[in-house]
Formats: sequence, structure tokens, C-alpha cells
Amino acid sequence: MLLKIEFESEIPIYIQLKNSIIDGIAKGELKEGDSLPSVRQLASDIGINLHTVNKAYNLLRDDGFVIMDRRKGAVIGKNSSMLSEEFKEKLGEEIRPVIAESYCRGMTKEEFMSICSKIFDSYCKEK
Amino acid sequence: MLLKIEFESEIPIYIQLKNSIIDGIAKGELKEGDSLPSVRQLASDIGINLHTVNKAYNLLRDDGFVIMDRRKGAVIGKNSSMLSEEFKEKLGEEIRPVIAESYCRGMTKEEFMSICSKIFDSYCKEK
Amino acid sequence: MLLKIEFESEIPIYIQLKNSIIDGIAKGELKEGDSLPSVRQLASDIGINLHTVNKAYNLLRDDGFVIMDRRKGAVIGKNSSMLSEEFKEKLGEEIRPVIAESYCRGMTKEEFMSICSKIFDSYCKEK
Amino acid sequence: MLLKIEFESEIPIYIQLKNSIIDGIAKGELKEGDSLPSVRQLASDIGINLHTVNKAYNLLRDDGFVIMDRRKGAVIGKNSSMLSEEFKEKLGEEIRPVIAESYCRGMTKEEFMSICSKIFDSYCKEK
DNA sequence: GTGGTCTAGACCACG
DNA sequence: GTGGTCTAGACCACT
Repeated sequence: MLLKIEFESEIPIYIQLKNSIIDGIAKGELKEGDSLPSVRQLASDIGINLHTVNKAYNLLRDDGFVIMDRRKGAVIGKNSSMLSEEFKEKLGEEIRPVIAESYCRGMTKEEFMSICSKIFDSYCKEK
Repeated sequence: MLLKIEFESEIPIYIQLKNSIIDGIAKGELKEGDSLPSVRQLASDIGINLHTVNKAYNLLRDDGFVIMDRRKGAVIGKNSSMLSEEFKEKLGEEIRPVIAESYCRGMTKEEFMSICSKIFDSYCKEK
Repeated sequence: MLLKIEFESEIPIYIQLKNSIIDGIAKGELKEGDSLPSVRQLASDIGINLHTVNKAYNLLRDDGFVIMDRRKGAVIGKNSSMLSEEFKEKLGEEIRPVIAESYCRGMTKEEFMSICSKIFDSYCKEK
Repeated sequence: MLLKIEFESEIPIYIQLKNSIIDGIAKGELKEGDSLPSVRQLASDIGINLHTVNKAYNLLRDDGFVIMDRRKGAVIGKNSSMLSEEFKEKLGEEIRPVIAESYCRGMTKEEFMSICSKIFDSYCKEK
């Protein structure tokens, strides 16, 4: 699996890293039981700080995507029953301003839905 | 129009403010030509620093939502033809990780689309 | 002569006004001896403050483009021998950063000179 | 590279700073990949506030001259394909009043073009 | 009165 | 140590 980090981006590296791994899980490239590279390994591979990788891993652990094992390091957990009401609320708050801006800029509902649909399909089909 | 700012939020105040105003435009509460409160007025109303308001206004100006009129201060601009390819790209990059996480957490495409649809309708119908 | 003022511009109105009048002189629309509208007249025509017009007129007077006559108001002066070394210096300082940026952005000398040439011709020919 | 700031000038410090850096790029003193001093460093060197430096850096970033690297701070970006139509328009509007005034003051086209030519060459030759 | 500029100092997120 | 955010208060240019 290939990790792309944009150091120029305004998005923090540890968030990009977290998103990349979730993206990998969504695409099926990372499956339950797969182990992630060690913090040190990944940090030196990408050329970033240890703390940065650590922070990403911890976030993934907090969200249930990853389980930290003392021997095996970080392994992908079983992603089930993670669809809490809390997440749905957070989701709504997150996409609301995006939708508002899209609407203001003149995007039709159809176009917006179409874009979402394509992205969603890019995960569903490959699995 | 009522502006809600959550000071405890991790989202910067000036971003919340910007989003609130775009939300107001999307809802039709703010229309082309309407003038916004002065930076000082709004700052004291909300209880924040005027520079924070200023930053939000400048971002809105850069995005074309607001025009700084030398006589009237900040007024809502005409939101037309702002649907650039650049924005669509940014939009895709912004929602992709949100969709990836939703998918990983077990959300179906139908459910996700339904949530988006409701939010979109909350703007469309009131217009 | 038609005066265009952009209230949304970042350029102060009194500067725009001054530039417009100089533009009119350059185009030959305003000639020596022509009288400008009264401060009150022009202010109400454009819909701006008296002080703003006054400021523009005073600048034009300071630069020798206009002479303030107690009876006739502001009249266009004779624009000759105003090519001081001081002005040439100021000119150089003013266009240097413009040229630097143009060059950095990849504009060739030919293209830049061509643009200048066309603008210059727009004044020369009409006279 | 030496930065000259005139505190008595009517031109805002952050604009002078921005122009100085673009000037440095044009002269070839600053090349792609070179990193700029940190905002704090530069601010204390020049003797101004760090926010003023920050504003200049952010403008340069918005214009594509500089990239904010999360690890290395501000670095000079690749200045290519920045010659948009938008810039050409802005350029024309910016130099038009300068040319108009020069013409009114009796400057010949040849003299004006000669001044521009010399300034342009001062950048070209050193590259 | 408006926004724009500059200063000063604080805290935080990031790496 | 980096830039980002926020506050506070000052002065100025513009209208």
C-alpha cells in the first residue's frame, strides 16, 4: 500500500496519515488482522517524525480501526458496529458547511449527489 | 440572523463565523446586497476580537461571497458562476475521507446519501 | 466625459477619481482651460462624499494638472515641463515591483513591452 | 540576501517585504527550494512584528511564490505557469494610470519604454 | 464611523 | 522551534 503525504498541505500530516490508512481499509487493501508498519519504520519511510506517526496510530486506535498489540504492533481491527449515533452527528456537522458552500456556489443537488455517489462506489466496488 | 459560535470547539472561531455566514446565505437569510455588521459591531456582539471577525470577512471576500464596499462596509455579493473546477476538486478531496470513514464504519451508501439529501433540502426548500 | 468608480475596489476612491481625470487628460477629452465640475456637483453625481472629491482635486492641484480658480473652480492646467527627475525616480520605484512580478510569473520582456506599448498608443493616437 | 524596509514609506511594510522577496526571486538570489527565514527570525532581524512578516508570507503563498512546508517552514515554490489571464488583466489595470500620468507629464513613449527595458534587463541578465 | 495596518504578547497544534 | 489562532490596544486612511 502506498501512502501519499503532501507536506505543503494545510491538513496536518498525522491527519493525512490517518485518512490514508482508513482509505486503505475502505479500498480493501488493508484487512482485519493485517499489521501496519512499526512506528519507527513508517516514520523513516515517509521521512517524518516518530511522534507524528504515533499520533495517527493512537487516533486510529481510539476510533477502533486499529488495535495496538505489544508483540505485533498495530493491527487492523474488525470494523463492525462502529456506526454510533455519535458518529452520525459528527458526520452531519462535518458535511453541512460543505453542502452549504456547494449550494451557494450554484451546485445542483444532482451534481453534488453524483460526486458523492462516485466516491462511494470507488470503495464499494473494489471490495 | 443569529450566529452561533462554540468557543470550546476545536474549529477556529473565524472558520465557524465564515461557515455561519455561508449557511445564512444558503438558507436565504442573507441575500445579495445585504450588508453585514461592521467588524467592530459583530465582534462586540459575539464577544470576540475584531481581528477574528476581520479574518472571517476577508476569507469570505476572497471566496467572492462578500464584497468590501468602501462606503457601506461588507455586503453580500452576487453568488453566481462560482462553480469553478478548482472548487469541485477541493470538494472531492474534502469529502473523500469523510465517505471513506463512513463506509468503513458500516454505513450504507443509501444512508449516507439520505443524510446528504436532507441537508441539501434544508437549503433548497427555503429558497 | 464619463467617470467610472468601483466602490468595491481596494484602490481608494479619491485615487480612482484622480486617475480617471488624468486618464481623461491623456486621452484628450480634457484640455487646458476646461473646467471640472464643482466639488458638490461631482460628489452628488457619483454619490460620494464631498471630502473625497476635494482630496482628489487637491492632489491634482499639487501635481500641477489642475489649477484652482476662485471663480471658475477647478480648471485643467497646461501640462508641460512636469517631467521632473523626482517623477522619474518615483516612476521607476513604482513599476519595478510590477516588472519583477511579471518576470517571475514567466512573462517575456517582449510581451510586457507589448502591453505597455498598446496602452501608450491608446493615448497617443487619440490626441 | 538583504532586505530593505523603509519605515517612513507610505507603502505598508508587509507589501514592501513581499515585493522585496519577489525581487529576490527575480534576481535569482532566491531559487526554488530555498527556505526563507522563520517569521520570528525575520521579524526580529528587521525589527518588526512577526504578524507583519506572517502577512507577507501568506500573501506570497496565496500567489504561489512560496510554499508553506509543514516541516521546513516557508520555502520558495516553483514559479511556473503562473501567467494567468487574470494576472495580465490586473497588470494592465495597474500600469495604465502610471502610463497615463507619464504621458501627461510629457514623457515620450521611447523614454518610458527605455525605463521599463532597463528594469526588465536588470532581472534577465543576472539569470 | 468604516476597514487597514502594526504592535505586543499569549497559547496551542504540529513535527 | 515552526506557523496558526486569538486577544488587546493603538494609529491611520478613507468616507
